[in-house]
Amino acid sequence: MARWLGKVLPRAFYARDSRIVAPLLLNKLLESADGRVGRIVEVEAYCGALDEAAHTFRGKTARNATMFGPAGHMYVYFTYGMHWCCNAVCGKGEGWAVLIRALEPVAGLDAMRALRGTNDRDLCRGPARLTQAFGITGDEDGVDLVRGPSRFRITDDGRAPPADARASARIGISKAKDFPWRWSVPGNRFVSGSSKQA
DNA sequence: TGCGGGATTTACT
DNA sequence: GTAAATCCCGCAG
Repeated sequence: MARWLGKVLPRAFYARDSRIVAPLLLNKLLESADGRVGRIVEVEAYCGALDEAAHTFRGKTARNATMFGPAGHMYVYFTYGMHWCCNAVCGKGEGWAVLIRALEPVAGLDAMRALRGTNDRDLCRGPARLTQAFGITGDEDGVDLVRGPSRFRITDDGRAPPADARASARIGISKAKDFPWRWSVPGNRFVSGSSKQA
């Protein structure tokens, strides 16, 4: 049985609107059972039928079935021919989820460097980078983040979300790009995107 | 430091 | 057939 650095977030934490859950995930930890730990510094909410940019906007398919499943599971999808991205499923089966966009590396950096190279700032700065650093692939789609044998958990080590969390437009999408459903820790150098943005 | 374009495969139209 | 919730490298300034 793996030991986790922080307190594992309960199912009820996730079983809400992804726009509520997303900012609350800032400053939480993503942990793997083999000791890789990163602090969540950037997230985006995706909102099922409300949201043309969500994979679930047009209903259930084989690819997005996990996102319509129980909250607290991990939805992992493949994009651009080479990248995996990782979400926490939210709500009660509506097809809502929060995309984990960037982490500040906390522990297990050597294992991350082995997969990502030695530029520590870029280890987990971006949704496809962090999945590579943690070894997350389609094999992990649907695993439970709350209990069971899966290698991953999101935990709370007592640090509150930033009071001044920045809500801004989402990144890397062409539809519904004006909804301010991206949240980040202000000033954190591990947030993705241009180094100039606030 | 900042941009522009190629990589590469999956899922849906 | 084509666009995709991206990243990385090369080149210009």
